[in-house]
Amino acid sequence: MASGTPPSARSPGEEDELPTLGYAILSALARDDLTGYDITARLRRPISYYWQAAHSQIYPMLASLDTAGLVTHTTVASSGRRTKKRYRITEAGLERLARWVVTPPPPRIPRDELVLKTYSLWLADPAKAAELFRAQAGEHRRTLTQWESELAALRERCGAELDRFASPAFATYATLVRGTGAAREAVAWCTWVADRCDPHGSTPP
Amino acid sequence: MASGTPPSARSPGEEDELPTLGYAILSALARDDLTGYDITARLRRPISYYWQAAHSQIYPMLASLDTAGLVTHTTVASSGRRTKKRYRITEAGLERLARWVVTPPPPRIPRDELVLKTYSLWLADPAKAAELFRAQAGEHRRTLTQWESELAALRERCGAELDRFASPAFATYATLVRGTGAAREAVAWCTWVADRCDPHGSTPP
DNA sequence: TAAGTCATGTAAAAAGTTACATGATTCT
DNA sequence: AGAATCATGTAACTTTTTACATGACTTA
Repeated sequence: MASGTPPSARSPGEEDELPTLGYAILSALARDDLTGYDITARLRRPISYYWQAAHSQIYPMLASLDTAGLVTHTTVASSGRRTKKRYRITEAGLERLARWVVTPPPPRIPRDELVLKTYSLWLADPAKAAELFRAQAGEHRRTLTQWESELAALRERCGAELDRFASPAFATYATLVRGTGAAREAVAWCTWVADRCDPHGSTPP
Repeated sequence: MASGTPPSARSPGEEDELPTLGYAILSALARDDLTGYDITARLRRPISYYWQAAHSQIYPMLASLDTAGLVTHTTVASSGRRTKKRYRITEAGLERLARWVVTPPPPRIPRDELVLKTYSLWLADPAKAAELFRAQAGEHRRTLTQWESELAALRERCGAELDRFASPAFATYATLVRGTGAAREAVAWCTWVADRCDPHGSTPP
């Protein structure tokens, strides 16, 4: 069915640069055929634990990936329910994704509102500040425990698979390790700051 | 001089919510009187090491902070050079900032393109992947050393001041500690991934 | 029967980045 | 003389978020 690439008005070697969101979607489709709804779900509990998007961003992007020939879709008319589109990544999409994966990302300063607040901590009431940082430590602790349990589940499900570089399981594993490391660090720092807010405020041993 | 609040068409207790950028600017002005240019410089080597902005964003925001009465400016006609505007935070601005500081930030998933790439690492050539992650480790290592030396400089300059919660020096110190912690974690993780890409590729002991 | 999930889109607003525009001064 | 720094703005574009819009099916 698939015919050769239609004559496109693009000079050889030049490619429309895809926004990161496009690659996020391809990343999901490289593992499974999915509907826009499915992808939305995966990008909500963020894919790789470090990227997120709303459905209003995903549907248009899927359409343009389709136009670019990086994905295709089949219309599935499941009995009753509204017809849905199941997307599948193409060879071109897979190649494009594989090339992007090993390209150094442009250096971007991560934005962290809590750290920005910390910069003006000297203006704050110490007790309220301590409260804030203990609460934030709690938040990070909760994500930490969640990701740790996901790590454990992954180890149980996949076992030796996790040692194979070419396995998606290893890739997921690596992102989870990143997530837990970052979360642990965040907890430690928040606690450290909180302790310095009111040295004799709470939880004396 | 200061007269009562001019009759504003705002119901009591309700305030126009300021974008985070507004607080970033106020954070800088809480420490010093600055021109737009100065603020731009501080937000380039990002303020608190976790927030950045371009001048095209800053000048309009300064104007609206001015309109909102959170900052004022004096026009300085320095001989020769173009007249510049030196901004100063107002009492209202300081209060607003202080209130914001202890307000829990909305939970936002940080975006990290490298982690997103990692999610599709299984598609990549192991050697290229190892190269990427070693390079990234290097980047993080460089920021780490830089921030560590800034930490050392700060300790020397401020000494005991760093123990005073109400001192701006402590606030800066805390953000730097966060930065170094995050950078160390990033280096460790990048190295860990790289080692798993080509187990026998480089730097065997 | 009401709430929740599946399912797909568009519209509008906000935030952020890149490019355009100008011009004096200072340093090499 | 040319490059870098000081200095301030606007315009255009991209990306992200929030809201609008609709509707069938499922479960409590």
